[in-house]
Amino acid sequence: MTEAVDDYLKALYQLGEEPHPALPRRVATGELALALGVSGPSVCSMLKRLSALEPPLVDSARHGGARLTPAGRLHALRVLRRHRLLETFLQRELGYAWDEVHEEADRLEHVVSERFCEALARRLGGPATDPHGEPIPAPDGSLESPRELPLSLLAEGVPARVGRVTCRDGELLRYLAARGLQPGARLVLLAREPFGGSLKLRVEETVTELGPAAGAVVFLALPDGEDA
Amino acid sequence: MTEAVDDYLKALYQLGEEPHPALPRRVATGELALALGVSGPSVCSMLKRLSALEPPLVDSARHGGARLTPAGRLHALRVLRRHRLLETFLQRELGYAWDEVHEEADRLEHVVSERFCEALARRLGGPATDPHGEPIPAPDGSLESPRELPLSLLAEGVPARVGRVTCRDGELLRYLAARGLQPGARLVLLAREPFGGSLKLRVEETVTELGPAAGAVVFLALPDGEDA
DNA sequence: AGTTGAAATTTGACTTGTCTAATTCAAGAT
DNA sequence: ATCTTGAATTAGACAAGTCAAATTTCAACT
Repeated sequence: MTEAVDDYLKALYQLGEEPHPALPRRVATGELALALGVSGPSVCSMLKRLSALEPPLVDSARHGGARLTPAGRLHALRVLRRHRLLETFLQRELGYAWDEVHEEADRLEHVVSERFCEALARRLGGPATDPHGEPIPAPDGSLESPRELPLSLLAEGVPARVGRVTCRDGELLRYLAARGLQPGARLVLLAREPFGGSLKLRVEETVTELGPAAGAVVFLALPDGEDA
Repeated sequence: MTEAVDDYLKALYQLGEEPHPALPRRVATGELALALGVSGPSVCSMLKRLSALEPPLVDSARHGGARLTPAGRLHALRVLRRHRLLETFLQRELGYAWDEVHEEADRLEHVVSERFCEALARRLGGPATDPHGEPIPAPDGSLESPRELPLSLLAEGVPARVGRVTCRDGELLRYLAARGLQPGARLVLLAREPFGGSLKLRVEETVTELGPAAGAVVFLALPDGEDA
C-alpha cells in the first residue's frame, strides 16, 4: 500500500472515529478533501479505489460519505501507532518541540518498518501517549482512550492534570507550552470569565490567564472511574 | 526531488566515483539498470530528465554513459550522509545487526529532514563511519576517504585493524561478523594459501580460516602516512 | 411538486516512473 | 569495408495520483 493510502485512511479515522470511537460517523468527501489538502475529485477516485480492494478498506456510499471497514481501521491505527511513536521519539530523544514533531512524523510514518517501530517502542519504555497526550494504539490496533474532561468544564478550585491537547496549530502549541500547559502539568482553575471568556489558572506554581480558544483544546486527565 | 532521483544519483556516485573518488568514471546505462533493479529504458529516460534539469544533475552522453555534475554529486553525497547516519543509528541504538541496517536506511534516507539528520549526528557523537566502515560525508558533501589496504595484500605477521567491509550480501556479512571481522577488529595474518586461496587469521584472540571471497571485501585501516 | 444550489461524481488530461517491443547505433570481427 | 552483435535509445503503454471543468444528484425551500 502506498503513502497516499495511509493518508486517506488516517484522515478517515481521525475525522470519523477519533472524536467518538464508540460511534463512528460517515465522513463527507469534501471534508476529507479539506483535511488532506487535495481536490474533491481526487478524494472521490481514491475512495472508489479503496472500496474496490479485496478486502475493502472503506465503505463508501454514493453521495453518502465514507467510513472505514475493520480492515481499513486496522490499517489506520497502525499508521497512527507509527506516527505517535515517532513523535514521542522526536521529542524525547532528538530535541524536537511538541509543535515540530508532526511534520517529520508525517513523512516517516509511511516508511518505517514494524521492526523499527517496535524497537523504538521498547527504547521509549512503551509509551502510552504521544507528546500531545494522544493515546498510542497497540501493535494489534487496540486503543485505550482514557476518560477526560474539557478544561472549559472544570470546576473552580479543583486540582487537575492536563491529559491531552487536541491542536495541530504550531502557534497555539507554542503559546500553551510557554504557559506550561502540556500533558502531565498540574493546574487549578482560579476564576472563569462568564460566557466562554478567558480562564484564570494556576499551572504548577504559576498563575496565568488563558484565552478561550486555547482553553478549548485542553483536556484534563480524569482519574479512573470519574466522568463528566 | 523525488525518491527515484535520490536512488539514481546515489547509484551513479557509488558506481562511478566511490571506488576512485579522484578519477570519476562514466557509468553505462545497463550498469545502472542492474544496480537499481530497473529496465534499461527506465534508466535512459531518467538520465535524460536529470541532464535536462537546471542545473543539470548528470552529464549524459548519447551511447556514452553518464557522470554526475557537481550539483548531482552534492545531492548524492547528501543522500549518502543520511543513509550512513541512519545505518549507524539503527545499529547503535535500535539493536540492528550490520546486515540488517541497509534495507531500512534505504527507505528512511528519502524522507528524513536535515534537522533530523543533524540531531541524529549530534546524538551519535558525530560518527566518521557507518557500521560497515564506510565514511560518512559531512553536511556540505565533503568526504574523507581514509587510506586503506585490501586484506589480500597484507603481509604475514603484521598486526592490522579492520577498516571497511565493502559488501552488501547479508549472508557474507553474517559470516564475517561471526568471525569478528567488523570495523575496528584487530587481526594478524598467520598464513596464506597460494594463488588466492583461503587465509589463516588471528582476529582479536581467535584463530580462524577465511575463504577468498570473504577476504576480498575486507579492507584494513592504514595509520596516516603509510600506503599500499 | 418544482426549482435551485451545494456537494458529489464523471470526464479527460497531466506527471512521474515504470515496462515491453521495436529500432538504432557503435564497434569489433571478418 | 562490411557485417554482426550487443548495448542504448525510441516508441508506446500502463498505473498511481493528481487536477480543472462539466455533469449529475440530493435535499431543501418555496
